[in-house]
Amino acid sequence: MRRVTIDDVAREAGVSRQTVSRAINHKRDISVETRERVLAVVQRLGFRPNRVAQSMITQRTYTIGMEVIDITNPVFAEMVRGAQDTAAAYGYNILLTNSNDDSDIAIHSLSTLVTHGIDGLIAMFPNVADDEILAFADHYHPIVLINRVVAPHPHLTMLSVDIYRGATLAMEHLLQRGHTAIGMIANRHHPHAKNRRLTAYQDSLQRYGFPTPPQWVQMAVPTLQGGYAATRELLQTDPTLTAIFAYNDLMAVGAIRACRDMGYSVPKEIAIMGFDDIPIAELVHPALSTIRYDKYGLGQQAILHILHHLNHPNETLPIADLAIELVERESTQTTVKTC
Amino acid sequence: MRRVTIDDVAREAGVSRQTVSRAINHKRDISVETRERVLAVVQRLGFRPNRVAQSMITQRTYTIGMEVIDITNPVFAEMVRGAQDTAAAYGYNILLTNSNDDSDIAIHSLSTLVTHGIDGLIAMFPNVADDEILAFADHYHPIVLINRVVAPHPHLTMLSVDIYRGATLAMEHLLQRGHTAIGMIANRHHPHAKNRRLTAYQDSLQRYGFPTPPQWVQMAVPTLQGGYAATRELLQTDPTLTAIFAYNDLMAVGAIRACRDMGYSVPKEIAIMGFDDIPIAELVHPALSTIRYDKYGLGQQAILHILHHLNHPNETLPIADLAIELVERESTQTTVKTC
DNA sequence: CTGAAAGCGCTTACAG
DNA sequence: CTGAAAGCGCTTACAG
Repeated sequence: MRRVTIDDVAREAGVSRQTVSRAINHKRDISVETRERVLAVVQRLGFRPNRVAQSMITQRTYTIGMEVIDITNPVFAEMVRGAQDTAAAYGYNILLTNSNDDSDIAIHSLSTLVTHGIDGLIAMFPNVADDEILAFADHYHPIVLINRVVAPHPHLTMLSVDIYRGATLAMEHLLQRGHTAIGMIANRHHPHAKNRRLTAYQDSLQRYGFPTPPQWVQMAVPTLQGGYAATRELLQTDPTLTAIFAYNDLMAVGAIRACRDMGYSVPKEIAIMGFDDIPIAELVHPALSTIRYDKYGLGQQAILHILHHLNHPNETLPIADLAIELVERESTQTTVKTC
Repeated sequence: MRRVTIDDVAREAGVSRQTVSRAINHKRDISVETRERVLAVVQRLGFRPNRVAQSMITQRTYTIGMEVIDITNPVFAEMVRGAQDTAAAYGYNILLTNSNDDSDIAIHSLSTLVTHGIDGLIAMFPNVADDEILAFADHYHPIVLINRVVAPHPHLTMLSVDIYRGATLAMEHLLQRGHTAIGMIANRHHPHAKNRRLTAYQDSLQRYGFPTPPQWVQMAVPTLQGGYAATRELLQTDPTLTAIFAYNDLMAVGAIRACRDMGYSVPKEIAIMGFDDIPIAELVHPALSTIRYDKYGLGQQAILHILHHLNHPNETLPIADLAIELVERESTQTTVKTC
């Protein structure tokens, strides 16, 4: 039951430990015969080098830490999937952490990830202060930040979709269809100042010269239930709203259901606009209009940036353009299709 | 930029390396004064012991590997969330892997997880042969299998919901409501013999004396799209079906949409039954009837079993009863509520 | 092409 | 209560 070590192989093959090392690591300076003989023994004994021991020397753990707000949100599940698939292709593993949008948890999990020995970190940190992120970057690298923007730092790559632009596209879509009384369901976990979707919402209404009474904005937790509850609140407070822009698709799907339960027909009486384009968006009824960007690709790119930094610490890999676009479906069509 | 090591602290505090070790690990055999002095230096230098080096000695990595079919499926996201939350509470991290229901990938990722040095493994292995699982268990432990049953093994804990019973509950529900022409959307990744839901489907129909023509079973990938496509197929082949039992909720939600798109009213003309009770199930329209069990709790328990085995290798922690129950919602109500 | 030595950063016995 | 020695399982120079 004891694990077989490199010394076991060496003894069995009648060579030294470092010759075995050469054979298994495909290094030069070893004769073909010796390599084959050693590898045969490796095979026979079922030897697999201990990564932990290797890490001690190489300072590489082949592990990348990934902090996510909540893996239960399909958006983050997609990103993690993209990251994990890509990492696996390069022999890397993902150490996963959920921060629940809590700054303290994020900071804490980050420190456990790092002492754990990870080769790089992918994080969202929506709620962590800029200072803390930058201070952390001072003594750790490489870090990839997803959809979070702070001041440039050599240890930091920011992979950010233009959220403000996306939210503006959403609002423009609604405004151009004649909506003026547009409610917003915002994420209560995000401070007002940092909330790019909320800012875009307000800016857009303002640009069109419409008022933005505070009761048109409802804060809620970014889940199906949160969206459901917020919508009821919104429509009870002001039944004249003709559209609702939700922080994310999860909330928007909850909103659709809330409208139905309150007797509103979507989109005939009220339009619903989401954000994220999660898989369920096109299959609910009415299918959800939303803002799309490549979640899987974001996770994928995050890994590629980490790996690139690991191999070329001084080069900077250019950041691929991260597209964001409007997806127009049924939930914002003023003309109802069928009953 | 160099990491501070235990020797730096020792030098700075004017003590030996092992005294520092005693201080940070809260060991006995150290005077209060020395401990405090050392800890002050630890604080000042920002020393954090290198886990990798610790692992070399203690043979503990404080990492648990978790193989999941697809993190993108809300069922597995829930389980992972339960596992991660619980692991974090005990200072453990989760190394995540997606097997995509592919036996080769599962086996491969498993071996990378293990060489990586994990303290335990949580896996689904739906498609991995019993022999392989048992052979693996011979030289690795502890392992927790989720919803996968093989022969008992001292290194193996099986945390299994009674899938067959759940599927039977689903079928009974449909049969008692008078349905006789019930289609099934099965998971194409699972071999027929292992498919507990499919077996329950066939057994149930048979028990009631109804035929089970092969064209009533449609194999598909276990996703929203898979369910959508399979439903179209099913209803095109036999438009007389009055109910469909789907492998999981994702497929069932796809089925609801497919029915709508084909002009069938759910549940008036056709009833849809899911499995899993994912969050979206109660918010789609019509709300999905399904089979519920505690996904989060399964992940949670998996971790607790691993930790218990680690601390008491010879004891066996009793397995908590894993309830499974029918959740009756709108999608199987023969009387339609509103239009 | 091959091996003896040193060391990665810690902890675990063992002296004193 | 404290420290010198050995070692976890590997890899990296360095000789030869």
